Amino acid sequence: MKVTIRDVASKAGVSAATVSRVLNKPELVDPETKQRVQAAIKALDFHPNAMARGLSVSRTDTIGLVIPGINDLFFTELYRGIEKACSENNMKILLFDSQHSRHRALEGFTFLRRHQVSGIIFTSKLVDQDYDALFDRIGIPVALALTEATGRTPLPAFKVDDVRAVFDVVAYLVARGHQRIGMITGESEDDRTGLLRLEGYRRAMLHFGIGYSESFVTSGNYRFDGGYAAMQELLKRQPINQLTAICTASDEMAIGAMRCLHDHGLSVPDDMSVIGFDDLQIARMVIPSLTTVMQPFEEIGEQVVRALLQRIEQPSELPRQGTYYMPHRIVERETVKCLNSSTSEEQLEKCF
Amino acid sequence: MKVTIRDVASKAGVSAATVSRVLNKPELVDPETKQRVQAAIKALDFHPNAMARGLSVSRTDTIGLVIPGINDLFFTELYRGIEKACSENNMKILLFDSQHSRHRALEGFTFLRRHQVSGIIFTSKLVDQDYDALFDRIGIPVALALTEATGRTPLPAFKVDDVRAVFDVVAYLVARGHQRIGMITGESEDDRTGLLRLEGYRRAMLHFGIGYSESFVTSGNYRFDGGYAAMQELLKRQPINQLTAICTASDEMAIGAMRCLHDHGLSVPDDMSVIGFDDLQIARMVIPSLTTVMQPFEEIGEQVVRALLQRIEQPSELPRQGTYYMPHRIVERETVKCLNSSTSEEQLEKCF
DNA sequence: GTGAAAGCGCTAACAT
DNA sequence: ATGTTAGCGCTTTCAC
Repeated sequence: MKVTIRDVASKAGVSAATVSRVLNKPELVDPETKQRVQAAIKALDFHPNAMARGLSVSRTDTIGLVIPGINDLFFTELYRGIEKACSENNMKILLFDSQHSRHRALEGFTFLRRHQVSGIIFTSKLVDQDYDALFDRIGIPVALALTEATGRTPLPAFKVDDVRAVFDVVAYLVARGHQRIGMITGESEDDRTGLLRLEGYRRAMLHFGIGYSESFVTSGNYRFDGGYAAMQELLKRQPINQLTAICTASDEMAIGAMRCLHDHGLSVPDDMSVIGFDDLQIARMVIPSLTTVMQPFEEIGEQVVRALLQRIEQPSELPRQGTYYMPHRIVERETVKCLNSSTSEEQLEKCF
Repeated sequence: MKVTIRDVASKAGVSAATVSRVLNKPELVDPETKQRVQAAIKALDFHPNAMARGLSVSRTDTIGLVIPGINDLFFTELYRGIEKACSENNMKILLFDSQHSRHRALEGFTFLRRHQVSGIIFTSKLVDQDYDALFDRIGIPVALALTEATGRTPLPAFKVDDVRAVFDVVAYLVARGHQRIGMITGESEDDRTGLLRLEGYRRAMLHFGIGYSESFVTSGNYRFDGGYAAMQELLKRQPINQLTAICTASDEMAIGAMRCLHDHGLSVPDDMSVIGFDDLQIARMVIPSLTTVMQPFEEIGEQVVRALLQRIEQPSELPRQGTYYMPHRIVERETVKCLNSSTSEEQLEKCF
């Protein structure tokens, strides 16, 4: 039924070894026989069995990718970078969706391990000491995107500096005359990201002498509905009357918050400024378009692949370890109102 | 280095076959030895090599998925259904992103074939006679999602009835008093979908005695920018002054069109009604939220997997062939204005 | 430049 | 219930 390398070999009147050579090292086979073999391959419509090859060479040229959920909009942005770097190094990608479950993520490791991936990229969930035992034994290089390792096992990680990013956001708002600034942060089981972003907010509020109050803070699950509900909650509280701006831990939540404000008859940015986090495609689609913090997803994807490849090729050295902070940037669009009558550069400057 | 089934076997004092049995047919091995083997597996942190297994059983329990682009928002919706049906039947998914290139799509087939997938799901590009030769030889079941086969080779396909869907959209608008209705349709190399949706529009315009004019129609690439540009073009044309509604071939284009209208100081839906196609997550996120045609992506994903599994399990029979139309539905939100002073049910009815 | 043979890690008869 | 043996399809020394 299935046509194998042997079928090709006999059709071309050569040995299987020769067919294998024209497939993998064509330069060291006589041009004439090469022709014959290639003709046979085409005639028989032969397609080499990747598993057999993988078994034989015990290498797959595949990297495994564990993601929290394929529905997360940021994931596709990240994927682009990963895909790019992989195809440049002709690596294949094996995807595993953990569906936001720690348990499933572990299953993912098992799955990828069985499939002999050369390396694993882990995305977006906190990698803490629970994973140490795993990584100690796994024997496969692991790198992290959009998260970092807090366990004993150090791992190369690529992400933005969340604390700094939100600090910058608050500074940006302060520079535009905002003082009463609220925060919608993230939340989930192991969500270091949300904590870091909150910390950036806290530090900035303190730094600028505004003061930090929990009553200005709510959290959501990073999604639209979470943002909506968080905004709802904020609107219920007393101090909200005084808020002029909200910073959020994700674009989706920012957009959910905008919808909530809209439903309450409040206008963005006239009644309330809103600022997102991620700079996804949707940030520029909504009206008003969303001012937000850009994460360089594509570059993060590329870097994490490179780090992984480096480890795969030189397992002995540990050239890249620990967290690398990739540059973020505030993308100015339409959801932040400047409250200063005089938008003097001077004023903007003094915040930093 | 790598720990194999043999290592486990010797550690547990049994043969490799027994280890294999506890892995695959645990019921027919003595409980006591099973214990020993499992202990050895755990102690050695053994992970069976999926490739070796696949080679041996010549089956992978994997289906290949060829998609046009992972960035396309509709894809993640479809994926959910595919993933669900696959995990229910414990099938794995091997993803291949063709990046909207016909050439890459062909590479995808090669790739998936090498990896011995049991079946292939092809998404969203027209499958025409160019593929016939391929499918005749490939020997792997293929099923289609969101597209259909127009070549000689009949293939099970699951999609909405695009003609009917847009016809319904126009009927919906007509029932609400619209007559001067424009259309932004899709376009790309092999875009049957766009053509079908246009045809639905054309038929409806004729059916309702409004008349079809090319000057009311533009096209875009289904994306935000395409929708924006198409709307821009429509606004440039004379008749646009008389348009009261625009139907589009995708939510993203609808949202792009909305942005364009906004930039021209036009209000949706007061100055212009807009209706999308897809019902992606973003449809409910924008303000005003988008009235649109829902495609049952998740169900389509599930059905296509089921069809594929059926073919895989019973290759001889051809129980499911040809195109299955899945039900669409207009989701009413905020972008369509009713122009009738009296919204009589009677009036709505007579359109159908 | 090409072929023969061994083996990658696992499973599946067939024995026992 | 368990072990023995023979592959699955390919690559890779090692001869020639």
